[in-house]
Amino acid sequence: MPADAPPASPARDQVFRALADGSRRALFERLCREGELTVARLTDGAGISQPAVSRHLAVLKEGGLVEARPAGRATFYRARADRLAPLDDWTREMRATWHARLHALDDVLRRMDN
Amino acid sequence: MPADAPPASPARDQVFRALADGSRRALFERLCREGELTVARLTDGAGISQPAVSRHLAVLKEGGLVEARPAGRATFYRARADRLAPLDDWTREMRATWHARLHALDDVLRRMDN
DNA sequence: CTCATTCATAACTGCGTGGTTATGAATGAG
DNA sequence: CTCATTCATAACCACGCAGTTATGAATGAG
Repeated sequence: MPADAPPASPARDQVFRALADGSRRALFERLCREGELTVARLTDGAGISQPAVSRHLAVLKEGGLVEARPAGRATFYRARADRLAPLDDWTREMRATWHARLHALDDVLRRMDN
Repeated sequence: MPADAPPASPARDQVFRALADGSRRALFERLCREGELTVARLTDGAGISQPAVSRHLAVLKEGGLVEARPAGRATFYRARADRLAPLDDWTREMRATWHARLHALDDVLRRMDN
C-alpha cells in the first residue's frame, strides 16, 4: 500500500512559486553572495525596473526567503538561505520514496505484467 | 569581490518551472511512491481532466523529471527522482555562499555603517 | 523650508499557462 | 471487422503574472 501523500503545505507552495521565476532567483542569488543590499543597488544589477524589483522582493518575502530592514529612506534586503529547507525536505522525501520503490518487490512484479 | 554568478542554465530553469505547479508536483509524487503508472491511472487520482494530466506529464518530461514507456494503447510514466539534482545543486550553492557571507569580515563592516 | 532620493503601490498591458471540451489516431478486445 | 479504450493534440477561455509607467509618501541633504 502506498504511503500517505504529504499535506501539500502552503508554505512549500510559496517557496516553489517564489523560486519559479528566474529574475527572482537572480535577486536571491545576489543577496546570498553580496549580503544586505538596498532596492536601488539591486535594481542596478537587474535588467528590470525598480517597481519590478520591489514586487519580486515582496514575493520572496512572502515566501520567507528574504527579510527587509528599513533604514531611513532606504530599505536593505537580506537573504534567508536557511528558509530553503522546505525545498530540501521535499526533494529528500521524493528521492527516498523513489529509491525505496526501486528496490521494492512489488515494483518488480508490476513490471513483469506490463 | 563577489564570486561570478552561475550561468543560469536552461536545464535548471525547466526543473524549477516544472515543479512550480502543485498539480505537477502531485503527479510526480505519485510516480515516486507508486512507481510506473498509466495516464488513466494518474487521471483517476488527480482532480483534473485527462488532457490536463497529459500536458503536465509533457512538461515534467521536458524537464527530464519523468520518462514515458508506451505499451500498447497505454503509456506508462515513471519518475526520475535522480533528475532533481539541479535543484539540490542550486540550493547547496546558495546556502554555501550565504553561509560564507555570514562569517565574512566585510559583511560585518558593511553592517556597521548601515 | 525646499528639493532630491528612495521605495512601494496603483493602473495598465501582453503573454504565458492551467484548465476545459472536442477530436482523432492507435490499439486491444470480442 | 467492429467497437471501446487510451492517450495526445487542437482550440478555446480565464486568470495570473511579469513587465511597464505614473504617482505619492517618507526621508535625508543643503
